[in-house]
Amino acid sequence: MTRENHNLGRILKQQRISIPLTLQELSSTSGVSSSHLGRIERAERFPSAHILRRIAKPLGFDEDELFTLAGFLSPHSSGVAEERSSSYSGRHLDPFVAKMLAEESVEVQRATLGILTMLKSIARGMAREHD
Amino acid sequence: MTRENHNLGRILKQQRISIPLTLQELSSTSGVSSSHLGRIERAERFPSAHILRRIAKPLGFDEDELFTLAGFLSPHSSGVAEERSSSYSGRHLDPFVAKMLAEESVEVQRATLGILTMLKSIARGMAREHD
DNA sequence: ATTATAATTCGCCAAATGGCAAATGTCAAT
DNA sequence: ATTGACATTTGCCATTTGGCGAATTATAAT
Repeated sequence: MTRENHNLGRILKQQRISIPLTLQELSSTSGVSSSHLGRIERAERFPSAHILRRIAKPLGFDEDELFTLAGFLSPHSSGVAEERSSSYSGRHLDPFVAKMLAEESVEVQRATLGILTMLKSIARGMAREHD
Repeated sequence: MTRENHNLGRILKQQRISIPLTLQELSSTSGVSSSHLGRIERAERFPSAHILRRIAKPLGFDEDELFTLAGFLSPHSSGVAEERSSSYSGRHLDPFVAKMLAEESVEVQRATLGILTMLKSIARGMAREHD
């Protein structure tokens, strides 16, 4: 979008200037073309998540911080604030299962999970037919 | 990018199926066209941050969780069932798989592993018949 | 002032995103 | 088999993104 959060550019430029960096320097440390960076700063372009990610550290931002500023992430609990491992607390992964599964490629791990999901869905269907 | 994290589609589809939702339903609750959703699932398109954000809640993901899966955010703090401390023979357990499996009872976890072992043994047998 | 040099902006283009509508696939009920 | 109701996939197109190189605009240094 050409303009939607027209502050982001300002913020980015502020940060860059205050470091201080030139567009070209930021370009070479981030791998994003300086022309594109310029356009982002003056809000002619809106950075994609990829771009945002690449410029975060060079500018001294946390990734999620920038994402929040960009409106990609809701102003959520970024960073430190929270640690309760959300939703489910009681459950844990059996260490033996974890160890065995970890020997497989991620592909196989995922496929395995997929099979489990399938079986569950089938089971749900069967349960439904019963009543 | 047409394909870069070619697992994301799988994950999204798994999650959608397991809810269960159709593409159209997800489309109407997320406001993303079903055709686009379909292409994302089969990795013909890669979702932008905006899209990802809109489908996160309908699919029961935390926003940052999905962003991490998509590779937009580096696997930061919020890691669920992981521990880089232990063993880990070069291989590691995919965080998403770990998370999903951890929701099951240990019995189911073990049974799942059992099924995988069976399948591997069957596959080995088939491979042998070939020579 | 006049160059030289670095920094920013502009013009143009290739590639990717995402929507809409039509085509195709799937499946149950007649 | 045929129909009808959904679900998914495909074709097509408008819009955006982002890079490259040229033009322009600072910034110095003589």
